[in-house]
Amino acid sequence: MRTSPRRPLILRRRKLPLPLRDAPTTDQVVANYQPERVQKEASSHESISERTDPSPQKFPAGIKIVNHPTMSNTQVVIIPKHADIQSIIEALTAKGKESGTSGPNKFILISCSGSPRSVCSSASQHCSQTDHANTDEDDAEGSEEDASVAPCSSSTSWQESFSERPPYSYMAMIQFAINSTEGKRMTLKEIYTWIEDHFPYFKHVAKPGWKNSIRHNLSLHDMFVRETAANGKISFWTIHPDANRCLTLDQVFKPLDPGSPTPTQHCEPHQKRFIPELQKGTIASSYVKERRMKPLLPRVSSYLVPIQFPLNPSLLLQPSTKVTQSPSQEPSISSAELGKSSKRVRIAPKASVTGDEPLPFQPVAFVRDEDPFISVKQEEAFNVMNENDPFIAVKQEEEVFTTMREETFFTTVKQEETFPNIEEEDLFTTVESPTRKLADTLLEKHPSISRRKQRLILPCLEEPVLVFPECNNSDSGLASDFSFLQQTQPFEPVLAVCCPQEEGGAFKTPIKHKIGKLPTLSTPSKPVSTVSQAGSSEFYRTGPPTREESLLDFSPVQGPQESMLTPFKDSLGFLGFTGTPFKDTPLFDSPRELLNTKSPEVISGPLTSSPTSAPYSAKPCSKELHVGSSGNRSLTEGLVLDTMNDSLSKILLDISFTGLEDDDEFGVDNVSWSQLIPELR
DNA sequence: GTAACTGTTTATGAAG
DNA sequence: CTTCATAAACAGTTAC
Repeated sequence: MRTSPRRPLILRRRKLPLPLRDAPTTDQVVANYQPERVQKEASSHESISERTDPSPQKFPAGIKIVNHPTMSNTQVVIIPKHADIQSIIEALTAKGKESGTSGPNKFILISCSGSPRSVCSSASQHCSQTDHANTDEDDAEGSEEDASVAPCSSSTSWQESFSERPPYSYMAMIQFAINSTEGKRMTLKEIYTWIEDHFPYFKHVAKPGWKNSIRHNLSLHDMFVRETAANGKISFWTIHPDANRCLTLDQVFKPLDPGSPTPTQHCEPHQKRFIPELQKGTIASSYVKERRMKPLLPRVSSYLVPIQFPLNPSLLLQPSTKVTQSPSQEPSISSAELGKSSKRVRIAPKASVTGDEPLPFQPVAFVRDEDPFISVKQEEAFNVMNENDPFIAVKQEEEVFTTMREETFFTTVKQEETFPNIEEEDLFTTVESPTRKLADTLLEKHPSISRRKQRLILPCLEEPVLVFPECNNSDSGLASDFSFLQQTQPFEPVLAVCCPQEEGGAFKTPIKHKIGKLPTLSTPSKPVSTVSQAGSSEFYRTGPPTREESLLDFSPVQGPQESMLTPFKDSLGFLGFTGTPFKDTPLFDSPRELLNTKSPEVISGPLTSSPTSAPYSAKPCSKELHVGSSGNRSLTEGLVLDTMNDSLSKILLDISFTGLEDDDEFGVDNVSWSQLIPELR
């Protein structure tokens, strides 16, 4: 019987329990608080000390409460770093209960300290392979290793440990590996080597199956894209630029505060795998390492909540500024065109598996950036589009139609139900399609054709063209993050074969093709939908804009212009913190994507931004992260207190401070609530 | 021809 | 229910 591994710490979501109201520490800490009143009005920005609300709750000095810019009944509470969180939560809970459904009953708690940790600097720091210097004072403090020696100085602690399994998921480690290279690509073997070098556990302890897991993850996750070199012999694994947060090993290490009382908090014991014989004598050192390590990786679908604070109230009176992309971020497809009209998507009926009538299908061509490498996805697309190729024709007949009938259409229906926040699993894992059986049947009919796809590699230099003139795909950026990788948008296929036909070519190992994949499958049971591939990311969102698509809002704290905002609706479940917070909210999955949504000018602008006005564009690398965002944005952990459900959840927040250049008044630090609130763990 | 490697996919169990 | 790790089957490619 196999034993399931411990989940990586960094990938964990946890729902924090509400502290007990009669916790022993409460009174002691509360005694230090200044009596303050809870604000109740929907003022845009205020300090507790300025409030006149008669609410009896007491808050410590320095606490700030602002209304969430887009979420009704939600307030953002900036808490001094060393405040008693428990008391604050109690007070907020009381306040929320007092307010009921008509007032603020959900609170996003963020920590306040003097040293904001800019994502931009972090990203720029870590996206540069050659720049391993830790500008973060914490990192510098915690890294006694020479950064010039180790590619990731902080990783040395892991190098020292042969017995501990790194607290990172395979997916994270692969990202580390790939992002550690200049070209942001690696061969499989290089990935192996990198992981072995940086995590000796895998070199000395782990079973050989870990490599299988690496391969599995590479294939499984859409963010990993296999590119084939021009000669077609070398496959490089890359991270899709829109999905790449440029995570590096450096980036996820952050030493804890020296005064952190519970070092082990940051790496749960069960996350590690000690080899019994090695465990002796290493526990103490491992604790030290735990102290120094702070896994900061948000999951791909982490609960990234954009919050924007207008620090300069006068800015609120400035004309509305819409989120726009900087020219450099403009997609290859005209965003304006994309945003003009909505692309109507025909929702095809779910066809019977046993249906004999092949559904009309026309492959879709792609638009792609110039790339020295030929995307394997492209290759497949080209192949499918080679209708005149007799070999391909057979494949189309077998796989394409099969896919279209069973899986794509099913996906269509399902997607319609859950759009826009559909995750891959929503589309795929629940599909109980007998396509494999059907495919097997087909294979019996055509025994010469393997179920596994064999595609002709056609190194088409002439790129296909996207033919969705009316496709609006005005991407908010929100939807263009990971969802686009996992979502598929059905549409009425348009034939646009631009790749010249070529005869011959080598057979190639079939590849996954979720991004821009054509309705072909190597394993028929997994649905594939027709998505227009493009070098830009618009093709990820070819569906019509839905009401939910407009929910993303970059508007600042609600104020006089609140009416202009597009608040989240509780009715849509966006504030249903009882379950997975913001699970159903089309939030940014990637901090990078979120940060890139705005140009610096936009950030300086105070007012609302419509998602539809911010067509998303593919950015090649997160090195641009700091370009597209000024220094007044920060990622931080936060807590979501839902007084309606007595739930407390941990989230990742992206905070922008309107009108600030490099710093923020609040000084919201990227502090871990796990550190801040040990009692909540 | 065969082994090793690589890539894709499915299945399963643990943990949350 | 979701996410992740693990195992495994299967197939294509490549080196010997």
